[in-house]
Amino acid sequence: MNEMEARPNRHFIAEQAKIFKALGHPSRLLMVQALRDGEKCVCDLQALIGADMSTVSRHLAVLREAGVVRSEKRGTNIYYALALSCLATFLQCTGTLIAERIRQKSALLGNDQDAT
Amino acid sequence: MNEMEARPNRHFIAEQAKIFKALGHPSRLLMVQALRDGEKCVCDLQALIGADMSTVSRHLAVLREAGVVRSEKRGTNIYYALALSCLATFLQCTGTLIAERIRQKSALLGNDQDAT
DNA sequence: TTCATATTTGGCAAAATAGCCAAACGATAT
DNA sequence: ATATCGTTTGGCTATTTTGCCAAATATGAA
Repeated sequence: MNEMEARPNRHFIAEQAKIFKALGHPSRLLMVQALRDGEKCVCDLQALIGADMSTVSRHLAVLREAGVVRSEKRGTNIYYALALSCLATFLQCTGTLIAERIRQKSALLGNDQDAT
Repeated sequence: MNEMEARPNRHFIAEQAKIFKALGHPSRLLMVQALRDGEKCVCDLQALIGADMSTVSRHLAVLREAGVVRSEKRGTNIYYALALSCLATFLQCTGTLIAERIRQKSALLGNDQDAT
């Protein structure tokens, strides 16, 4: 059994790519980053993103269908929460790496901060 | 210093999203998976993907510009290698998760394997 | 019931992406 | 010099994604 981790089949790879694709949009990634602090309702996330509510809802649908977040209706609102525990570690890692890259690039350009 | 990990700025988030976006395509993800075993030339990767050489080259450019892989010309060929060490762990984690999901879904449908 | 509030969905236009062919490029060999 | 090999780039079309508005839906309040 589970040959799929050694030599991933088409369905498996597609499913995994879907996760990455879902995270590969600034607005969606920002929402996911925010969800590390705990669940939020769509309205919270809209405030964070600043786009139309319908746009935010569509982004959330992408994340949900990829299995990155899960949603739960409670009271008047729908709350979204992270459903991919290992993501936090990876975000941390890429974050550090990118910070490093940005720092190097700034150094090359002669500025002392790029954190604008 | 490094406020960006707590409250990521636009540039930072865009850069991070670029990594995910790069990984968010089946062909690119497949190549990255293959690169876990060590560097490969474009021709190897083309054989893996089966698309036009130009297509493979463009996919590799996306990965390279996102900083997921790095390339090095050696002899006649150009070799691509992983440049994002922490990726392997995350792939492992999502892989396990997806395998789990696929298994559950298959169970629901009554089939005993979906690993086709 | 009607009204308001929170979220999703339909539909469309603009923008981005994917993939192929052909052409260009750079290095090595002849 | 020409030829060849491995790779990238130009240019094009087809497909997908994005984001807004408006409309639908669901749920709680009055």
